[in-house]
Amino acid sequence: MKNTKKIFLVDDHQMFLDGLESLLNDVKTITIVGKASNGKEALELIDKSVDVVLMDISMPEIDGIEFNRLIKLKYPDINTIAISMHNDAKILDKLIRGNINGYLLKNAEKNELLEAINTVSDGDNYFSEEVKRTYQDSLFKRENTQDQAPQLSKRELEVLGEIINELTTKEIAEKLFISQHTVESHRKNMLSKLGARNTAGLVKYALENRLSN
Amino acid sequence: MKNTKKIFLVDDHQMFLDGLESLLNDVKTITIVGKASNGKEALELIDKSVDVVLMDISMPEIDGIEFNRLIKLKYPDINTIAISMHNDAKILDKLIRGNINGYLLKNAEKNELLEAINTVSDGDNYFSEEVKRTYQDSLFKRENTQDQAPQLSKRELEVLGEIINELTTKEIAEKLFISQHTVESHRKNMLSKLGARNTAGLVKYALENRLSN
DNA sequence: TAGAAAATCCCTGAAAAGGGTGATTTTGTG
DNA sequence: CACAAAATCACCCTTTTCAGGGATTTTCTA
Repeated sequence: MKNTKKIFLVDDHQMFLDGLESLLNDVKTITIVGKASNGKEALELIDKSVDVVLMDISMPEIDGIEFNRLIKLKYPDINTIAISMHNDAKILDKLIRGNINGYLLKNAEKNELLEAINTVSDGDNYFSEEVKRTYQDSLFKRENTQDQAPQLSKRELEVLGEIINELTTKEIAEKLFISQHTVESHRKNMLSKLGARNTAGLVKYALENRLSN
Repeated sequence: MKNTKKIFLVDDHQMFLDGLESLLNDVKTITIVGKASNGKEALELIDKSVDVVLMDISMPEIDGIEFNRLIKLKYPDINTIAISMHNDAKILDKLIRGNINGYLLKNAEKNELLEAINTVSDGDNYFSEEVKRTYQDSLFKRENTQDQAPQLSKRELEVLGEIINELTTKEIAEKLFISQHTVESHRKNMLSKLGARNTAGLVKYALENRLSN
């Protein structure tokens, strides 16, 4: 562990960026060596001298998940901490696969932030108790219900897209030049694949997984 | 205008709260007189000595819109500035109806934040150029297409909530202890209010407007 | 307190969606 | 090529949704 830690901040909200900087500037053992408001810019500015990258998850263009992957590819020794608004197991899962070193919630206190920075720059990973709990819950769920990413076929996605557009089965059939029976088949297959009970479930799935457009 | 402005911060994200505090503490003409992580707490802590309240929009229990209304009711002379992630005309509209004095985006810079604080404590309102533009665009839209914010009643929202939960009309009727006819009425009224063609449209509206839970 | 808005209930009939089952043809990949 | 997955179509039958009326009671609010 070095005496003064070199931190790089990445967040698309300037105000949060400035706030974090001001907060961390009060800490003697920490130096802010740079800031960026998006992943692309950060990738250009970060070099191997950086100790810890603090990043937001939801960013335009390159999101936190992708950004973490890229930065780890370029500089495997840099420690990365994600700061997220939501305690979301899916996101965390993807980040862990990308070898993230820490995950903090935005409602964490200053002390926790500092502890996280210290921990990861010592070469350990830092995840708050709250985050660990949600993650383990999600692992437990996965083991018991072998749901695992339901895959919709290309055609099914097309049909789903038209359902989202509020078209009826008949209209979808006409639009895709297939019979109503076929559309109904696709619809029924999707219902069973997704474990949905009706159209509402299909639409929810589509919107939650950004398959809308 | 007083020499040192008394600022109160409200945000459910501790980290943002701490960051803002640190940021504003560097400014000589500003004193942070208090912080709260939700509207309820803030309402208890704020007194008439406060000059400016800086608040987040998305907060649990009492959201920023409601909080602003309440604080203005209690202390009409306190100046309020909302800090929001999104440049959303609908939210802004509601805030303006609640006599908010300023609206900033989270990607605003420190200087803009300070300017906003100065402006509102001088008794003027502050809205960034970006925000003003979106708001005017939305006014323009409203004049041409008389869509006007479709308002769903309390009961309609309840029914919609159950539709999102994939319940059928019959099940909703049983759950809410009303007749199927009534549920159908609510459903039909929502379809026409929202200009939706079917369930898919209702679900889309609900999810897009975060009425889900 | 009068009027509006919301919530409640009812009816009919048509269209759409959903459940079950089965079969053929296309397409893609090892 | 062989096998699997995807896409296609079909039939039956039930339930749900949607469209169109109309009506009464409750609640809110100017």
